[in-house]
Amino acid sequence: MSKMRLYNTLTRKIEEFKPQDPKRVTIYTCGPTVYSAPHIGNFAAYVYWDLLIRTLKLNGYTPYRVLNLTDVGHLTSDGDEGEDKLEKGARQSGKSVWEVAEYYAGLFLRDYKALNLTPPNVIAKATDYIPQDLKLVQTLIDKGYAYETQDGIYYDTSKFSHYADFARLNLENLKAGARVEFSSEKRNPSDFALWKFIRSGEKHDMRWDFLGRPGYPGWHLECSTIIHTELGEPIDIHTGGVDHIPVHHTNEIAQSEAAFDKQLSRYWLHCNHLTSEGQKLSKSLGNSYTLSELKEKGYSPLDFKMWVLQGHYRSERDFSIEGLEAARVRRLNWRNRVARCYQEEKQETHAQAEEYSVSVSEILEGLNDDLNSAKVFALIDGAKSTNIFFWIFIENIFGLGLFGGQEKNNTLYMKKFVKNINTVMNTYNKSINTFCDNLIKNQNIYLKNLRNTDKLILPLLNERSIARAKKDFAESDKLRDELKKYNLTVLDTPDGQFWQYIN
RNA sequence: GGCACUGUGGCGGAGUGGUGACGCAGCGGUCUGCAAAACCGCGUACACCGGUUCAAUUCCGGUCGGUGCCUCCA
Repeated sequence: MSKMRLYNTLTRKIEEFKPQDPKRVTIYTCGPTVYSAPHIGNFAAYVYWDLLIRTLKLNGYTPYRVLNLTDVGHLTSDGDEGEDKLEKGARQSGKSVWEVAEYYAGLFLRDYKALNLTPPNVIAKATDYIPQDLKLVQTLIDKGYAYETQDGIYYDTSKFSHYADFARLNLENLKAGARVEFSSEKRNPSDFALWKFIRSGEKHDMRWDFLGRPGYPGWHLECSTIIHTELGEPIDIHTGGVDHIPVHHTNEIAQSEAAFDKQLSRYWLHCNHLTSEGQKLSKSLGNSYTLSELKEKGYSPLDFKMWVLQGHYRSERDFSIEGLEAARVRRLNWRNRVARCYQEEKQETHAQAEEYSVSVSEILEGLNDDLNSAKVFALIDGAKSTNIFFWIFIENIFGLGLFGGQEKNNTLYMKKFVKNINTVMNTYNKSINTFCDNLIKNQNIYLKNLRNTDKLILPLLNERSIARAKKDFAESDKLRDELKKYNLTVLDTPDGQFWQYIN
């Protein structure tokens, strides 16, 4: 059996993945800051990490994964200046900061579900870990890694000798090349805030007392705290976007390793960013779509997922509607192959494939090669003989909604999610491990929609074959047109009629 | 300016020291009441210039272009 290989940012090499425990693999994913509607760039990352989780499962591991939601302390600048994003969002929308966080967390989870992404085992909100944050800050103060300034508690990066290692930073050049003046109270330009004090008169609704003053946590703190609380160091895999390497993850390592004297994570995976129509995805440029916006243009979230998985997580991808259209058609073709496969097996017009022209081990090998879904997609396209179990297997690995129906269920989730974030998160966490395990056992779930479609149009197809036997083609065509309302059409082949999706 | 990454056909996108992955789009054919599907066939792709090599798209050096981070973001 082939072994999983992953590119580890720590060593800048593709390494064989060897978890600490032979079964259980601990994973932490840096989640979104819930202050605005998440866009396709954010979700590309979660699609990639979902592929990681599913590949781990395929290799027989039991992933235990924590995803955080940043609902406090993420400033509009990583340089410890600017406003707290959440507070800014609240001010602009006229809602309370808690409402803003809840609303956007709901949007995030709704879209997360729409993409058929495996639920994390724990979704951790930053504000639920404040006591642990304070304990960590105190530990760093006690160990001499932190100092107080007028506006907060800062981490002294010069005290942590490996500070520059992870990102291979050249601190001198960083200093020389910096375009922004750094705070005069900081001892080193790379020092960062662990805790920010709220000045009297400053508006910051989220506040907790520390050292007798109101304040709030610095952005980097939550990840160290949550990992320590929920997983314990070292974790097996830490994931995030490439933008986090030089600042956020570097700081996380500095905090955790200084406080707990253990390596934070053994493997670090970073995905590259998307550009959109040749330019950086950004709200200000207006080229960043949300999944809802794509839906308005006629694209399912799963078409977007197809697009994402056609490429590799470490390469730069340029998103365009034209490219999305190609992915949509490819996914439609796969859905129709599944539908055809199902109908042929049911009608026994096609002997069930004894063996796939593509073996499961080839697919596993492709995924184990640093999550090369693009390579696996080519194998799937090239698989000439398939049966329905092959497709259940494929659906299990990628969650592309090839068996239909999934999106309908999602609207239910949507309503629930937006209602109340806390209830929602509880419901969500309960559904762990029910998502994509034991597929063969649960094949009815997969085949249900195909069966329903079949049942729905069977009378019409029967009528049509009578009409065709009488060479009444006007009637035959009329019946075919009637199927349009179900998004279906019918093919006439030497083996008889087969229905398929129009889009 | 500093650092890092990257450059494959109309559009995407894998991969490799030596026979043009794959998808979308396009063209031709078989089949066919129509349509579609299916199958068969069709493209002289690896930014440029050097070097190494019997052989480079693949390795090395340089040039040019693109992108990212350093400044909100996965």
